[in-house]
Amino acid sequence: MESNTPLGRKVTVRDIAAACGVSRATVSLVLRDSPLVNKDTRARVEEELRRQGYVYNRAAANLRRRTSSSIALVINELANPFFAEFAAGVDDVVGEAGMVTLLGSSSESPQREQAVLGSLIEHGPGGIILSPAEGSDARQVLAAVGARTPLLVFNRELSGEQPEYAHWDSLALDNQQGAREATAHLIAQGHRRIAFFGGHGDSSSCRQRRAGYREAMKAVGFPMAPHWEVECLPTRLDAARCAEALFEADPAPTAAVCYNDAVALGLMHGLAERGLAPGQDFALTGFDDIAEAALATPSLTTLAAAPRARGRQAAQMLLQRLRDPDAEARRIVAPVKLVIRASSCPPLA
Amino acid sequence: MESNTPLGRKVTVRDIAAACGVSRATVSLVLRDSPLVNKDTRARVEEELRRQGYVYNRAAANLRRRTSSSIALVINELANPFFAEFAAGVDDVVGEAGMVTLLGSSSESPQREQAVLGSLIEHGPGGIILSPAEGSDARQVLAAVGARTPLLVFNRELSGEQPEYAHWDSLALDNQQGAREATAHLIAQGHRRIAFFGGHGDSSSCRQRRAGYREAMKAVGFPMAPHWEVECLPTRLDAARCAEALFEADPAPTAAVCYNDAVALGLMHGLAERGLAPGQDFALTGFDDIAEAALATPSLTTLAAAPRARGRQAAQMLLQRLRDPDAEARRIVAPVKLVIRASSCPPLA
DNA sequence: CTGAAAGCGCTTACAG
DNA sequence: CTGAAAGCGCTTACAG
Repeated sequence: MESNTPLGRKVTVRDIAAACGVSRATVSLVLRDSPLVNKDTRARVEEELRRQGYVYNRAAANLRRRTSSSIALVINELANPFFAEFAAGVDDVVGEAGMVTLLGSSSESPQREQAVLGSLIEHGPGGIILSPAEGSDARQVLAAVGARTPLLVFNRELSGEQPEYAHWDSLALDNQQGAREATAHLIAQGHRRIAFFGGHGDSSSCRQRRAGYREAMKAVGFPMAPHWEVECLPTRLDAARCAEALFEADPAPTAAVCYNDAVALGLMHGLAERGLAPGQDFALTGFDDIAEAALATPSLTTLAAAPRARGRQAAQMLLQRLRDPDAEARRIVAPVKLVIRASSCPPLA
Repeated sequence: MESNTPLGRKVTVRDIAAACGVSRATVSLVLRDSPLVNKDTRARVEEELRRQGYVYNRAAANLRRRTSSSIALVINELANPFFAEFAAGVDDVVGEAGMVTLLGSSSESPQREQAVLGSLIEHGPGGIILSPAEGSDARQVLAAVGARTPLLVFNRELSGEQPEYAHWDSLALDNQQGAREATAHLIAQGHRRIAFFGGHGDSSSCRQRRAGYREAMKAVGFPMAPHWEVECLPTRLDAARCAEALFEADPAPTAAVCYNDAVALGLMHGLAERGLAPGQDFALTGFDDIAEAALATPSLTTLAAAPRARGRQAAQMLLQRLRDPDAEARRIVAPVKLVIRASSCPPLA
């Protein structure tokens, strides 16, 4: 690893070729593990590569070969553990494929998302995985990334999506099925007055989860009261603040399907402040199965979205697309799994 | 944005130059906002760039200019919210500087870290931010990245670090000061028998926090019992399991400084299982100020490391280094801030 | 203010 | 099996 080369200049194939008395082409063939090159020549070149501390310049190779060795990953909110896990899963698979992840974060702003996509696309990623900011628009995204680079949309739909974007793959969670199962579970535990708590009607995931909730309630013919659908920001703090809205009118619900775990944990907090013991006096379910769902008191029945596995899956889908650009678009809706932890929703007394 | 170009070929400066009847050099000058070019010519070229949907090829430009427009970020555990926040902070600043983040995750494995560094370095990042895997070795890292690319070490020390790595910048948290303040706070609340709970002696952050704890105890002359220093994995689950170790011998502590918030939350769980009400029967402090510290019951007094701010700071330090490669290395130890939430450590009755 | 030429570090046919 | 030549898409002196 020691280098005789002055720090000012990078070692290139030319240096190696000169030192070995071969052509640059030969060095290139060695680098690319070509079987064409003589065993002894290869050994000599490899020794010299090591000796001079040669570092392959993949950008130059990509330019010449017109290939890419990167995948762009644009996340709406990287600080959110769900998306952080997702990103980790993507990066696992991208790394295994010998490629590198170009990271971008939009902070839930479609404007930032535009800027980030514009910047990343100039680096020539082979494909893009986009977890859209809320309100992100399909036309804007197309304008930013062009039609040449395969794109996979994760988790949310883009607004205004038209048939001309049908070539984009997508991977989403089956929000509706999940919320349906959670609601059915609470019903099976004996609840009739069940609320849907948290989230925002603007978001497609919230709309889908609500639809699943309503579907399950309708399936058994239970009525729903308007004040049982409470909107709040998808944060603990706001959920805690909004808890009382559930009890403002009669009849009050005895259970709630929550938009996600953060909201459910916040609701627990809000219930406790009203003197209600979550789990005992009021049953609830979450969505996501974040780490603390299992460790909260009471532990939380929730829907596992397996974000790391989804990240791996998204990356695999995109790599598949790079191999076969003309295959029909795949729109996968991954099922979520109900994780029953009795303490947050025991049988109704 | 509509493109007349067949999908098979990318639009290049050559296409734009031909369409406008100017040379490629002129197009290049327009792209780089040079004041040299005539106003009308510029307008014509810009219109044509838009018309053909030109996308700048930054890799080609970087090759020619021998510059870089990326920063590599290698994280030991991206799924950990602390590091996810850190990564988000890094990416904010990198993006603001018009650069792009190359992401890598080592999953706490020095071997994976080596592989990831080796892969990222081939993409020619301008600099590297490394949050080392536990046990990562300075010589190995140097072998993987070479001496040419500036590196900033975050959060942990590399093992076997020698004077020859003194050119690496570093940003760490003042673990010792933080633990000292937490311990002093518990002492001020009236505790004398204070434990240090959780973490692993292999990790430098754990050793530093323990040192701060001991220092504070010694400063007031309080004795420490060996069974008050309990090791466990830095996870809730293991912390809950290890809680009883605190009570195996007499005298039992009345409070604990915990290695981090996850461990503190786990300890709360373990205390509750033993019939002790955390906060009332046993005081404790955390470290990190993760989101649920404020919302746990009882809410947790802890030390705020502000990971997002640290990410921004790390990126700024590295960008500064790129501007001034020969400046002396900076080794910054960022203070952490005690966030007092009385409910986890009220005055001792 | 604009153009012709050379070159960043690599790879790919094509000869030999 | 190896080498000479051309070229990926851009930028930079250097002329004019």
